[in-house]
Amino acid sequence: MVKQKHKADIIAVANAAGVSPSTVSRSFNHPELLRPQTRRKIERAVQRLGYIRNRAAQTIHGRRSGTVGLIVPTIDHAIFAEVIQAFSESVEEEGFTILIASHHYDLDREYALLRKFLEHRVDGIALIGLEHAEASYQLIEQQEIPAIAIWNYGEDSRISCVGARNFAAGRLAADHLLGLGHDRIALVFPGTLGNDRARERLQGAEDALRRAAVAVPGEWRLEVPYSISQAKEACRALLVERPRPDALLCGNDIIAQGAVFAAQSIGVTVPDELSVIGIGDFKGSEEMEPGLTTIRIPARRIGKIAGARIARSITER
Amino acid sequence: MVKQKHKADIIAVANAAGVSPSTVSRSFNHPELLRPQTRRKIERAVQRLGYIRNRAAQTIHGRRSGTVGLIVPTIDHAIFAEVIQAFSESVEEEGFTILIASHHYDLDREYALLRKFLEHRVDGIALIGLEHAEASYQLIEQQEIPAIAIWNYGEDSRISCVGARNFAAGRLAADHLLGLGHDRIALVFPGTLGNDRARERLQGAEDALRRAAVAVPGEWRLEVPYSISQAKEACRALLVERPRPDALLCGNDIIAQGAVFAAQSIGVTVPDELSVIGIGDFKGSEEMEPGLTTIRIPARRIGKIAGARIARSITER
DNA sequence: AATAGTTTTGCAAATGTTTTCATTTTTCAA
DNA sequence: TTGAAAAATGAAAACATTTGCAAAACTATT
Repeated sequence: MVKQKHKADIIAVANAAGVSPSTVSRSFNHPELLRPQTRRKIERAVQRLGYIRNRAAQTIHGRRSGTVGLIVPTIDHAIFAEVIQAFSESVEEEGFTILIASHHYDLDREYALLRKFLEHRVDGIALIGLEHAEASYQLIEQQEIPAIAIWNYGEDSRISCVGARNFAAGRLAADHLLGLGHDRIALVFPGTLGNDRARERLQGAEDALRRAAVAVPGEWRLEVPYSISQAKEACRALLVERPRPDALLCGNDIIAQGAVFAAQSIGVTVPDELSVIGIGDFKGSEEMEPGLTTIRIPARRIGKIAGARIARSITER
Repeated sequence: MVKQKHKADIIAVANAAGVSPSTVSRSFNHPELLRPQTRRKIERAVQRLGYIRNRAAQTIHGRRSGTVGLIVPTIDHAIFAEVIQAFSESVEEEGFTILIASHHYDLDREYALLRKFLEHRVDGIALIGLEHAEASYQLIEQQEIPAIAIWNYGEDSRISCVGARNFAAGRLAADHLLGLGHDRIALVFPGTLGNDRARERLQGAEDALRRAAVAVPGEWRLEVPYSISQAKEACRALLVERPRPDALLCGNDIIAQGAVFAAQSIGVTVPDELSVIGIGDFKGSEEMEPGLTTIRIPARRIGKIAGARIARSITER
């Protein structure tokens, strides 16, 4: 492996090995067509020159690029991190590399990223949730590129999806609190703009409360971002007021964790004086003290299945 | 934007617009050379055909691919998630897209991923830490590709790096505990194979303890993975034994969080009966109840600087 | 040793761009 | 209106591969 004068293309290898470029190409793509002797010669030349194949040149030939684009709202919440990891593992297993980008809950930005990925000729696209710009949907359909939506399940989705029924999750959480006899329930949710997961959970919860004829006053509806510290702050402010709720229904576990910490910090014991329930279960919810009650959403499993499915729809088409 | 019969290359656009392919190419790369009239004609044709540029074809021409490869041990620890997010944001700002992959602390796998990224002709490479296979270093040097190591700072690093002095962080943590008067200190660290960050922290801590002539018995050295639950389990087992340590020095915040929960779960109060210190500060350490003492490592800032630096070394070379 | 049948290999065209250089068109002053 | 200079456009080569087809090199059979 020598430092070459900036080349080492397939032709250089061919010359070094005393064969034609086509033969070198074949040695990578259809090695069984060469005789072992030739293959070895080429292998040695590749070693010697430190040659590295150029996927761009292959891609141009209509070959697959071997990449899958993953567009997420953000990477740095424990919850997405887990899906992303599982997804990328299962996609890598099939030999694909992943391109990743985050749009910060801005669906126009998501569209721009989608275009960018298409320029890179990704073989497939994965998005989070089912709410996307109309333009994004059209682009996917027009380009006929395999796509999958992760995290939210919807009967009538325009693209293949694997995830949870968030409406049901929200209802489940509310029903749990109602079952415990609570009727002074506060809702702590993130903003629902560009976030159908949160919106459906909230709607599910509200639906259940309405059926049970439990009203939630406006000042008990908190909107906080996915941040432990901000959730903690907001909940603390809520809990020092009188009257105070006897249960907090949180849009996800990050928020719920903040809520528990808020209660602890002002001496309100959980779960004796206050029930807290989250949705989403990111790694660690259950190990908390006190353990966090949550509607479990199997992030790893979703990511893994989604990865396998997109890989399949690429290789099979 | 019509559903085309699967093509729409620059030539189709050229025909539709009644100009030559070169002109279309120029309209993307040097629009100021065209007269507005022509530019508009082309724009309309692009719209009509739903044309999307093919970066593979550009890349082949020695143009940059516009991608940066990021290889991390794992995505799903809160701590890496934060660096990754910051890094990708600052790299995207410069117009690059990131390719990401994880190697699970296996440096041979890291090497394989590095090769794969080079096949994709990434314009730059980012790795975590300074411990890499010799082959990886050689490959980077031989290919003369811009590279950056994130998370660990070393005077004598073979590639550019931005991060913390982990040895110093370990020493700081130990000194803090010693300063509080502790001398029955347990060390709870992850395995150090393929993880120079953890190893240096451990060495730093041991160095400080040695200087202070504080010995750590073998059964007070725990090796646990980066997992809240497993850390909690291991610490609980440690804390129910007699004699028990009066301080836990943890290799990172995930582990420290597990340690705090372990103490809480068996009624040992922190910090009265037991001090716990972590290293790393992932989002949320300080909001815990009780707040976690930690040696702060500014993940976001490191990621951001690293991203800016790699982008610069690509565009400037 | 010649022939037929296989297996290997090479040639050349194709892929979708960019870019250099040459040509055409436009602009503007005389 | 013409001509020179400037601006805009086009033709063709280049980039690093893959692949269909044809040629060459082996094997096996007689």
